[in-house]
Amino acid sequence: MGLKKGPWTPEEDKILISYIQKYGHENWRALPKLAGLLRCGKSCRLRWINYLRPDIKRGNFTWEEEETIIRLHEMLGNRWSTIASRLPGRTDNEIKNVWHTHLKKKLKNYQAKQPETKHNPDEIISGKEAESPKLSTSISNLSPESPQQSSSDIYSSITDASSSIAASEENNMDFIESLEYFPEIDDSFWTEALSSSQENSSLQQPLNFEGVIHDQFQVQIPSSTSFMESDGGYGHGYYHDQSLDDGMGFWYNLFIRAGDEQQLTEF
DNA sequence: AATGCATGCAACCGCGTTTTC
DNA sequence: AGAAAACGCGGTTGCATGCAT
Repeated sequence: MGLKKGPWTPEEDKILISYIQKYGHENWRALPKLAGLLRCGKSCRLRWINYLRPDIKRGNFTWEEEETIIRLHEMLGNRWSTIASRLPGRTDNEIKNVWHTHLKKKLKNYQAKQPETKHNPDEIISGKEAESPKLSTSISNLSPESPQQSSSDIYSSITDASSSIAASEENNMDFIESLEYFPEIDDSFWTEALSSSQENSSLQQPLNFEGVIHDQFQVQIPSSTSFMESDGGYGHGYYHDQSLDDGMGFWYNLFIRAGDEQQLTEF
């Protein structure tokens, strides 16, 4: 009753920022009254989370971020907040918008052009390997720094690959829902950082890796988790090579490119 | 230059979940 | 244990801007 709606003014933003900086935001419902804003708590929360937070990342999505969204959407579907939690500085709302206005459209266009690449849903359900390449595998074969490919070419290739699994997404989701995704993992699964001169000198720079290695790690992902792909490729600030399943889970070698170390830490 | 349409994005709404009393 | 309040998520809307005609 009597509360303001619509776009926020700079004055309102100022009031909200200065109040949260002073007192925090323990109770969103009470906040607008205490801060002197004619807004509902929900509106204040949304404005802060999606726009005013100091750690919000502005600007266009990077190649890696778009790749991550596509990969995670392949696995998780429309779980925007879960996807956002793996993209530091990006909000669920922003990711949702990018998906609907940008990435989804690309998939649709490609589907219209190449209907023969669609999966047979029966094969998906029965767990058979599809004929067309899996999205993440196709992405993994692309290099962002490849001199032959412009970033837009690479982008098209990603989205082209994405479309090959789009038709089966619903069926995949049924399967995915039945698994325990992102289980609680003890942080001890990270190994010590391995320098190339240490005991694991057998870790050599993979053929497809471009740039200078900043660090190498070995990581074990429980078998029940389909978070990473089993073949090599670029991820969010890292390159991973082929994995081995020792029965307890898949072992990956992660190679962090110099300059990408901060990105991986955040991820 | 004017108009209509398409696009992108901020914000709203409804509903399910979690927390508090 | 149950009801009410608060929170958080995902779908949707509406407006501003850009682009095509």
